[in-house]
Amino acid sequence: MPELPEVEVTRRSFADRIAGARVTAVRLGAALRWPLGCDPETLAGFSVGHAQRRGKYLWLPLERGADERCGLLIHLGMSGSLAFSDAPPDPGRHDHFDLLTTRGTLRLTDPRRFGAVVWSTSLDSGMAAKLLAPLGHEPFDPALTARAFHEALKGRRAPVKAALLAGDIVVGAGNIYACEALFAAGIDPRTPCSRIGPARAERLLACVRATLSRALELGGSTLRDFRDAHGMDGAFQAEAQVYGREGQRCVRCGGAVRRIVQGQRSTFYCPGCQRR
DNA sequence: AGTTAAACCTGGTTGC
DNA sequence: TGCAACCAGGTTTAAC
Repeated sequence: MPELPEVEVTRRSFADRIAGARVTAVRLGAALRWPLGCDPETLAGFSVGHAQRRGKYLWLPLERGADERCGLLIHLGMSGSLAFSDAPPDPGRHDHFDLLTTRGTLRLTDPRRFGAVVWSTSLDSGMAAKLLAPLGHEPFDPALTARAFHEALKGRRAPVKAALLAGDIVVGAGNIYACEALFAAGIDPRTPCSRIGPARAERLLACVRATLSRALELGGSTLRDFRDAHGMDGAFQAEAQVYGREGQRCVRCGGAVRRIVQGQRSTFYCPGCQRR
């Protein structure tokens, strides 16, 4: 579920409220993708800082006293969502992590358990550093110029959609937004990266950005189970031009939207509007 | 090196 | 109705 917009919407929905809270306890449910990496009891007494986002990860800084710092790196996986509330109900079978604080409980619900909460001493060290190391630019980072984007694509033979999903050039676009951005850019998802010239690279980057910001405005996409930490649905899915629309009319040319499989993931595109 | 497949899980939908 | 097969927003790891 959660691509960059959903993760960012989630972050915004609780960051201000949890900042300054003190951790009172941690409850662990079933195992997630990785173990927490510390004794949960040791987190009590830390105060929570302002949640940050890097790619599809959230970073919750923790601090005790002047110089004792660490934090939790959170990933929502495929089906995860966070809720921050005063008195959450008893944990259900998919509630795998609770951070109890003086301002409320941050709860990770994740049926498929591809998500994770990982303790790390800082963003630049330990497990967090290891997980974040392969990530490419933030999509809205001005340092990611059209030229830099083109240079990164140039040397690759992989299909352009695979390169977007890989996230080692630019992070944030998952399966939905990669499909949508490629449609907006008029580029066939199977096109080898090396065949994309400077002009199309520039257009694609602009479309990735436009797609992600539009999704952010709409509060993300809710396909099955995404909610922000207030329990709000996203609305982007109603605007999807190709994702999930196999066999339906292309909104631009009226032709049929097609579904193919690339790297074990569904790709939706319009053969009429998207060219190699 | 670079691409592809398998793996981690559960649940919903589809089709026989 | 039951059950098998397939599908799902992500990412790492192992295998060609």
